[in-house]
Amino acid sequence: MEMQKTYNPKDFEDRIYADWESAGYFRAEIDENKVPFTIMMPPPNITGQLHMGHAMDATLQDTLIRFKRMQGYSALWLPGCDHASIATEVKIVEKMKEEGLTKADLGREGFLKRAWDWKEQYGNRIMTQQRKMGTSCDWSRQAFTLDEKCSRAVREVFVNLYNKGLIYQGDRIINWCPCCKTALSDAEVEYAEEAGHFWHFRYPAADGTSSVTVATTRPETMLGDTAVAVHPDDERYQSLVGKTLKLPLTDREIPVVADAYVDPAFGTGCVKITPAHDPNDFEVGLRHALPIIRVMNDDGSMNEKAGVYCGLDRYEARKRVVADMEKNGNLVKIEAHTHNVGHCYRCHSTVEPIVSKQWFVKMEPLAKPAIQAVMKNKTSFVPERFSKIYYNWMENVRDWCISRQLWWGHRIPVWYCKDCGKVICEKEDPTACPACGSKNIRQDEDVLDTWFSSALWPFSTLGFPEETEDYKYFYPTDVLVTGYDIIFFWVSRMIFSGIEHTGKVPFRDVLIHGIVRDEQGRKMSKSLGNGIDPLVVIDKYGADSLRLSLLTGVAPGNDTRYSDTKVEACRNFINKLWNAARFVLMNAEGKTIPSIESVKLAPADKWIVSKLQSCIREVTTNLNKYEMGVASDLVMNFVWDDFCDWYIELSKPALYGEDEKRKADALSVLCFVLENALKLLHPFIPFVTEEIYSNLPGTEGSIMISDFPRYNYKSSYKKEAKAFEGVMEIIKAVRAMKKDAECPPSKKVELFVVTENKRLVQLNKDCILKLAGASNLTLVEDASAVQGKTVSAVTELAQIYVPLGELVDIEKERARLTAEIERIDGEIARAESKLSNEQFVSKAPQKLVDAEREKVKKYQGMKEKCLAQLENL
RNA sequence: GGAGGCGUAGCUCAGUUGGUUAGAGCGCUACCUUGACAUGGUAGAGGUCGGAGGUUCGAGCCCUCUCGCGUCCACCA
Repeated sequence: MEMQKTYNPKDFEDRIYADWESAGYFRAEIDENKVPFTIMMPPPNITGQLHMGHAMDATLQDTLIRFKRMQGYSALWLPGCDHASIATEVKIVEKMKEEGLTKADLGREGFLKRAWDWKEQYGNRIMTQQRKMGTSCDWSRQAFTLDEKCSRAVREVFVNLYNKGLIYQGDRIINWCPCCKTALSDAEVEYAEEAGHFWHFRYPAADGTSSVTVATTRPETMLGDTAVAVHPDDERYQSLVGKTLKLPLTDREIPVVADAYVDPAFGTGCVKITPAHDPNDFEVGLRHALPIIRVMNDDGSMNEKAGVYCGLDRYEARKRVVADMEKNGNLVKIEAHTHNVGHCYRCHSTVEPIVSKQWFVKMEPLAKPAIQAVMKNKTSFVPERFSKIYYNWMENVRDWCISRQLWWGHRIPVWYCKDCGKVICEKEDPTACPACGSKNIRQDEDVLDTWFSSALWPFSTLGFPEETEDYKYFYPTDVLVTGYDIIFFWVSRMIFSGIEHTGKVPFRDVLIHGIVRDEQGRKMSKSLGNGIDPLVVIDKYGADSLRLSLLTGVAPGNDTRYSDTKVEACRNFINKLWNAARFVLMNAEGKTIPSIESVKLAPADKWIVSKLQSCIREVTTNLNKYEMGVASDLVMNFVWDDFCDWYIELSKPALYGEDEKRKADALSVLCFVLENALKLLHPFIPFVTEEIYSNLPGTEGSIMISDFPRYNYKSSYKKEAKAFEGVMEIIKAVRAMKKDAECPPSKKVELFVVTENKRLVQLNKDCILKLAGASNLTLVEDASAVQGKTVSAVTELAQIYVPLGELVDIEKERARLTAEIERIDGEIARAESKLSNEQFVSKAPQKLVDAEREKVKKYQGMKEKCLAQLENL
């Protein structure tokens, strides 16, 4: 087939993906002769659409999995979706609202039917979008957190934790979203600084003899106050402790208690205590056996305990309370006050801390081994610094509120017997109460936090608790790739869940990446409208360019900025690769290409093979270290600089020459190097490498299941490569001289060369002529053999004289040589000062000392030659 | 309040256990349509690595202090 002059990804990306998929290359097979390598894809929400975060996540994982697959591992990348309990429910409710419907209208069953319909409609959208990225995941094992398999695992885990006493139900302060009308975990609350007020209220003593002043940011909660606290050592209030206060706006009297929680230096040193609506107050309340009076409904309105404020929205009640306090003279003052306010991470409403009966996971026993696992490197964070963030969270984690007052999710597997009150938690649905035999049992109405099932993802997807073949072979997984923003939500919980339920850490490494920001460094967000749609970028530049742009120059864990310019640069690179391939194929067409083993390698051949070998070695090392940015950089530089700019040009004298054997040999090397370069690049840019590979002579099958290149020491040709670089120096020197003398590049010049390695220069004469733009090269013994005015240069290998007649400017020549000598003197001085330092000579590694000595020798030789040339002028 | 990150060329960023002359892309200058590629080639310019000390034969990298800018966690009512 004919390759177009310009790389056009639209011609083949979709076609190639479909070919891969239908060929079954994504499927991981259980093969005892292979070593498994497993990555679990972080399941995107079913409501989600592909964004740059996914694109980066997918690119990193796909690069790794393709690399490992080519290396011969049985590579499983398991994809799936998360039911995203609250996020999905919020969206469905919004949609229903447009139709004038509420959850109550539909009822639980009706609502769930809608939710499943929604899942059918949108659940695959993001999976389709992922395919555009080239993701080579095993779609045959695709999972969904609410499917039978995952639900089974959830049930198993819940019951086991319950039986161990690690899941309990209790009245605790939780974060309540009045909009979603559900409890949230601590992790699901986002704090943001807001300008608010500090209202100072006077609470008179019941006997009328005195009063205290308290301050609050939420005046409406005073209706639920059951005490005022002062510090036990606060001398100002010693006499008040034990006294009773009259709570304004109510008919209640509340005590003054002493509690060390109070900071005497802050505010008035008196704190109103509202156990039902504040986490700290709740604790104080427990210590002093205070009543808990909840004054707010689930929707954020005030309840009957709020007296005349009953039925008012929380903010309306706030205004009225303040107004009434002012009216009765108990409003002391109002201060401006900025403070952190918690918001629901899904609907962004202000959350209310509220006492509520919820289900919790007891964290302490689970957190301890999870911390140990990371400390003992059973699981390692990459970069390592993220383990500190993990420790910090794990060490301070509070019990995990797992019940949600939602319908879309795993229903809590607990039944209550209405007759005897027994709480039933079993792996199979009960039909009757095991205690009293009553059939009058009902299931808990709530569902589980969506992250409860996500926490089981690495093993629930493989069949746990069944000892399936997949589970035995692929678990534990090798690396988890995700952004730092969900370490708490997800990574931590997978680690302790894996340890608790499977006895093993769920993954060996956690590769943490940063986020993709916009061109100005801002976070991409819906509200800013600065998000870039990966699909639009793919449409414009192709998936390969986008992928490459998300990896190159990005250090693990660091944020990166998206920019069209960067994608364009990557596209240009691929275009370069494309045209290099076109060049090779054009020349190879219709020819028999000898195998690389049968070729007698020319110096330039050995040089490029040597470069290829070190590239293979370094790319492999860096990929194994998850240094994708470094690895892609290495291979790009190899292809562009070494292969295209040098080797292809070096091959031209042979290709266009008369010697058929040389021609065939050069073609063999070109094909060999190109094929290896394509393989090295394939994990990064799978589509275009596949497209080119399929056109390459001597290849069959897909590049994605070919062998990744292995470093071959015998082909490293280090010495030969080094020697050849001397030839390259000559070429560069001539180019620079011509440019300097304003000699037109198209004008062929004559070269006279003095060298001690005549053989090397002679052997590469054709290359020098071609690349330096010269017509003739004559080896001479010294400058006296050269007629007429010349420009000249000195390299380590040679002195070069170029007779340029009229173009030669003696003064310019003199200046250039003088500058060169100055530079060389600098180098010699630097090296000699090091060598004259006894400490350096005795303490530095011998290799470095020797290198310095070599350097002095080399530059002294060059300096002499420069001086001689200067003399000749 | 605690933790962590960043500061390197005009811009965006790499720089892996300390070791030659600190790199890349974009941009910039000059020249070039040379039989793969102008989404290109050749030759260049451009950095006292935020600042100050210290350790070391040797510091962009390690230690201390300091300045500036993001981030996460906790939170005083």
